[in-house]
Amino acid sequence: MSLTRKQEIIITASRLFKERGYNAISMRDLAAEMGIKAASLYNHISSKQEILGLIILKVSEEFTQHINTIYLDELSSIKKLEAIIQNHIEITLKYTHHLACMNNDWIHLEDEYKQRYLNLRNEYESKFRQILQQGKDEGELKDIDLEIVVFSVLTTLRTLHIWYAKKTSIQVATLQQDLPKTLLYGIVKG
Amino acid sequence: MSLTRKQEIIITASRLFKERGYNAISMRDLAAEMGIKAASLYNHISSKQEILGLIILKVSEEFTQHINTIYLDELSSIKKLEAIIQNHIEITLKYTHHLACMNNDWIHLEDEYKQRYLNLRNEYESKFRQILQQGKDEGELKDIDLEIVVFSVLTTLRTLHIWYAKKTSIQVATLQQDLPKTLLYGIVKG
DNA sequence: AATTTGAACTAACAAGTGTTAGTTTTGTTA
DNA sequence: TAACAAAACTAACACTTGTTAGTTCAAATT
Repeated sequence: MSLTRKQEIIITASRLFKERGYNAISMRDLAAEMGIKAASLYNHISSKQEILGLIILKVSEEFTQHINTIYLDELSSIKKLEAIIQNHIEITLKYTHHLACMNNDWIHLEDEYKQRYLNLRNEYESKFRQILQQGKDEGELKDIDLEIVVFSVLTTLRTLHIWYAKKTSIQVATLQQDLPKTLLYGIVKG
Repeated sequence: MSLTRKQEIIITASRLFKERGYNAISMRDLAAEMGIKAASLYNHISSKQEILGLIILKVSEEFTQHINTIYLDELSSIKKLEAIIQNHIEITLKYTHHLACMNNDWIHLEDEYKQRYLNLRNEYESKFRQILQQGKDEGELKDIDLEIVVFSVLTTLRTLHIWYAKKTSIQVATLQQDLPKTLLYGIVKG
């Protein structure tokens, strides 16, 4: 099962978009990186915008699908949170470039693409918030302002790709062990 | 003490860059927003790049200067961390647009501007890392992988401006109280 | 009153943008 | 071998980009 030309374009684009940003990459840049001319790209994709849309919606959908499953599971809120963190790490390893694109360039999505992305993101945040609320209701989580926790945890998870880019020192196993600790139990002793 | 025209340009630009990104804003867009023509901007600034450089270096320098002071203070590492978090909140309130620019568009800095920014950022991270190390040495902080803590705390602090943009529900006082709690002591009870 | 200055203007530039139309090459299948 | 489809090509389009040169005009200074 080899990649279609369209998939190759998307993979190359996601790398370039990550490195220099959507607006800074021209169709000629992208084509040159693939060893062809800009016009040839249009045999495979319909517009530059479509490339960005496919990159971002791909991972967005995967995230939302995963949290929807977790949400319905019969688990303690803490176990759910651990599973969510684990999933972020996995997707970051698998789709580093896609993820960087999503975080940096979602703002450049237009019309329907942007709407679909925002809907998925809202759905994700909403489920995440509900899981935290469950944890507070069941007495597992501290009584901290919900929005602050949503913000601080999700922000860290969303930008994991930055860490991954310079994974010189850290091992993946260390991350899987220490990131949940850090986010859930804090860094201060006692 | 009214603003110079140059300062007005920088303020307007920082807002537009934040909303749509550096590359998506043309000199004509910026000029139109100020009610003048693009060419007129060049009576006050020397290039588009200079605008971005001034925006980003302004806050970068302020951050680095602050941590350098804290670093030398005779405080426990926890007190230092609390002061750093506090400073991030303050700068976020004061320079929301500048901060968003820095986070989203530093990649578009060129040559010397980029080098100066990266130097400041490295200096900041280095001091932050040393403060954490001090905390571990003195037994105040848990034995968690240092790089993971650096990453997760700094990421959250750097993107505070996102939260601030939609500060519908959260009060600043709540943030000042609950963000240090979340980052330092975690969200799980017991 | 004469001069200087600050800050706007018009007009134009060279280069780069995404995209389309029509054509040629390449490799696979009938 | 002939026919076909996939995927490249050239050439061009209309438009936008950052920036420069030279000019105008009102306000401040001499």
